[in-house]
Amino acid sequence: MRVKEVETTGSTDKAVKILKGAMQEFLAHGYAGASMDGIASSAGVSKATVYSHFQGKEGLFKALIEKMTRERFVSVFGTEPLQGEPKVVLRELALRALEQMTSDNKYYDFIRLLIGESGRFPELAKVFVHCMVQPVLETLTEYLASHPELEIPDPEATARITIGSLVHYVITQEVMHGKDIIPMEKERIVDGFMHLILK
Amino acid sequence: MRVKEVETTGSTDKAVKILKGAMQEFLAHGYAGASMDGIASSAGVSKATVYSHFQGKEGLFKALIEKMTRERFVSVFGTEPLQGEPKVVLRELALRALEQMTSDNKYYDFIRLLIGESGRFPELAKVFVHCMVQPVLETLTEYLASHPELEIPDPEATARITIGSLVHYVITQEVMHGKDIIPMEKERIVDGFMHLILK
DNA sequence: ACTAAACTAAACTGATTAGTACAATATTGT
DNA sequence: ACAATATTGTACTAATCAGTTTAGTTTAGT
Repeated sequence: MRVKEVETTGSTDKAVKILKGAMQEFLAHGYAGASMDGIASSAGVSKATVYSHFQGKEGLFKALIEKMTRERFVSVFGTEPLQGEPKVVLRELALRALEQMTSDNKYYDFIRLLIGESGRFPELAKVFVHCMVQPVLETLTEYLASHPELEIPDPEATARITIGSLVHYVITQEVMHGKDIIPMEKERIVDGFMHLILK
Repeated sequence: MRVKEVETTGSTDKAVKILKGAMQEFLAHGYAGASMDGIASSAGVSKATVYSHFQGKEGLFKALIEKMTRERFVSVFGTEPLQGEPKVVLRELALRALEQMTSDNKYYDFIRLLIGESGRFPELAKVFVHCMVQPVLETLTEYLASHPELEIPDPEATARITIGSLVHYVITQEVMHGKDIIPMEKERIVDGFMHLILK
C-alpha cells in the first residue's frame, strides 16, 4: 500500500497530475478538441500512464468533470445554513456569489465545457445539477421560507429567480463576452434584486 | 436518362442545403466533432461544392451561427414595443418566452453550441448578445421604465433579472437535464416573478 | 445547339487521432 | 539486495480529418 508522501517533489501521485493536465486541455479545447497526447504532455506523463490510470478519453473526461463538479466549485454559493436579517444576508450572498464566479477565469471555461457537452454527456450535466444547483436552491429556499416577513408565497420559485438572475448575469457578461456590448456593474443587479425582494 | 426535375423551388440553391446540413451536423456533434464529409453528405451535396460556397469549416460555422442568430431565434422574446397593463403584459411575455424556448428541441442544441464555442469564437457570442439579448433587454427596459407605478428604480437591472430568471430556468431544466432532479412547472417561475415585481 | 459555369464522385495529401505493444528504466516494499 | 510494480519513450495500427485535385457530368443562359 502507499505510504504518506512526505518526500519527493510531485513525482508521486500521477493520477493528480493527469487530472490536472486533462483539466488544462479539456478546458482549453473542449472534449473533441483535446487530444490524449496533449493531455499526457501537459501532465508531464507518458501516454501509457494515462491509459493505466483511466479507461480512455471518455472515462478521463467523466472522472475530471465529476471531480471538478464535486470538489472545486461547490463553494461558489456556499451551502452553510443562512441566518440573519434578509437585507444583509441576501445582499452578501448575492455579492459573494458574483464575486466568486467572476474571480476565476477558469470558471467560465468550466461553464462552457459543461453546457457545451451537456448534450453528449447528460449524466455529467445531471451530476452538476445535483451537486451544485440543487443544494444551493435548497439552502436559499429554506432561508426564504423561514422569513415570512418577506411575504414570499413560493420560496422555491423565488430561490430559482434569485440564482437565475446572478448566473445569467455572469453568463451574459463574461462567458458570452457581453461586457463590452451591454456593460453593467454587478452592484446594480444586486440592488435591483434587493429592491424587488424587500419591496 | 434522368427525368428532369421540376425546378420551381430553385433546387439549385446549394448554399441553403449546405447550411441545413451544417446545422444538423454542428448542432449534433459540436464544432470540432462535426466533419466536412458528414456535412456534405447530410446536405446531399459533394464536398467540393461545400468548399466552393464557403471558405472552409470555420467560415461555414461562422456563417451558420450568424444566420441562425439573426434569422431563426430573433422572435423568441419578441421585440415589438410592449403596451398594456403590467399584470397582463409581463405575465404573457414570460409565458410566451418560456413556451417558445421549450417548444423546439433544437434550441437547446443551439444554446449548447453557442455557449460551448464562446471561448473559441468570441465574435459569434458577441453577435448573439448584440442580436438577441440586447434588443430584448432594451424593449423590456423601456416598458418597465414607462410604468412608474411599478416603482422600479433601475429598470435596466430589473430587465436583466427578468430575462435571467427565465433563461436560467430553461438552461437548468432542459439544457442541463435538471428536469428529473429538480422539477418545477414553468408557471411557478412566472407566478413567483409576477409576485416580486407587482408586490 | 453551344458554351461557360456549377456540380459530382472519387482519389489523394498530409496531418492528426485514440488506443496498443513492447522493451528499457525507475520506483517501491520488504 | 531483490522482486514486484509503475513508468517511460518510441513506434505502431487503423481510422479519421480538412482541404485539394481531376476528370467527367449536369445545368443554365443565350
